[in-house]
Amino acid sequence: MDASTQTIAAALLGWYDANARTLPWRSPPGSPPPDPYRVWLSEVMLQQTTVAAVGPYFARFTTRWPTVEALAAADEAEVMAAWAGLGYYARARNLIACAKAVAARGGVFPGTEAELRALPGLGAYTAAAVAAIAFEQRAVVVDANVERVVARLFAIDEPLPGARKAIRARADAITPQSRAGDFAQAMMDLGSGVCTVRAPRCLLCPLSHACAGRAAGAERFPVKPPKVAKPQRRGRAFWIEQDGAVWLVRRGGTGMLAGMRALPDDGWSARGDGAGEAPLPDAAWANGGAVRHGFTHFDLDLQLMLYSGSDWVSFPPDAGEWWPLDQLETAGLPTLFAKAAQLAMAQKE
DNA sequence: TAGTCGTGGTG
DNA sequence: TCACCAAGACT
Repeated sequence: MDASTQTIAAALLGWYDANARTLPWRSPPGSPPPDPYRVWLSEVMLQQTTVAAVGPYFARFTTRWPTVEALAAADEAEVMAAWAGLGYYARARNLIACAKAVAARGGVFPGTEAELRALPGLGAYTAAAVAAIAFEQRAVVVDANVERVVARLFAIDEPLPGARKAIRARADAITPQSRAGDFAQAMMDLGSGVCTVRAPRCLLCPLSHACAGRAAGAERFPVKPPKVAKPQRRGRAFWIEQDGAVWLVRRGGTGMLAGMRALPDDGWSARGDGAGEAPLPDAAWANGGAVRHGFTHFDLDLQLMLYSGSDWVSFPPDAGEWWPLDQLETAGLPTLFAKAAQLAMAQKE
């Protein structure tokens, strides 16, 4: 490590000692690391998710399941329901699988990056983050914050994702031998509060003296590829109510909203042309309005259909459950269907 | 490698 | 209002 990279790490750690955010899953700078379970849980929740959104979920999960063994022993449907609203539900499925794998080895997380990387739901970033933060290993932690800070610090002109190799090499070069966990968290705090995507606060930055990108306008780094327009899809969802309860299904597979409770629908997630089939083709459906919802790679216009018949005691055609309307918030509906349910309930008055 | 996979905050 | 995007993983 040459003098300039040492200077960067020292300047950043000094800044972190004075400016670290206090977060429920974090230990103060320089203090013993937190419980690996809490580090792992927070890191998974924080994947592509803001600190503000994670807060209440982290509190509920750690209160309800204080250890990885408690989580491993939990009812899977309850875990999925507790994750409802946080998004990227494959994370919750992998969370359960990972908890079971760790419980099977005595409830002890492995302490090396390579072993962590082999667990379900831990990719390159999360394995490095847990190794560094919970086990004080030297690991090169690269998330979107680090990518942005490093791309600016070294004025990397190559567009993403091609620039990732160079960014990683640079991140490796400035990662210190000790306090790698604090260094990683410092980079993320810096990216979150100072070296922000838009309107970076270079005047407050402890690395501005070493930043090659600042002169050219830090905001133009990292260079990103042109974005593609999101397609518009249409679909229908079906509200079937009886005796103060609504019929809910559980979505299967590994695709969209898999494992989550939901309203029956016409298969919009597979074919978004709005021509899918209703669960009761001959029934009298009434128009219940529309819900618009944006997903990562398409926008959905979901038509809500209200069943107005009374001869559907023989329903349902497939597995599901009657869920009491006065406990609907405990069903763990993902946001799309929570919106649809709210729309249906609003029409009952 | 490029597509899939949620949601809510922000400027 | 709306485009952008966050402590990415998986296939």
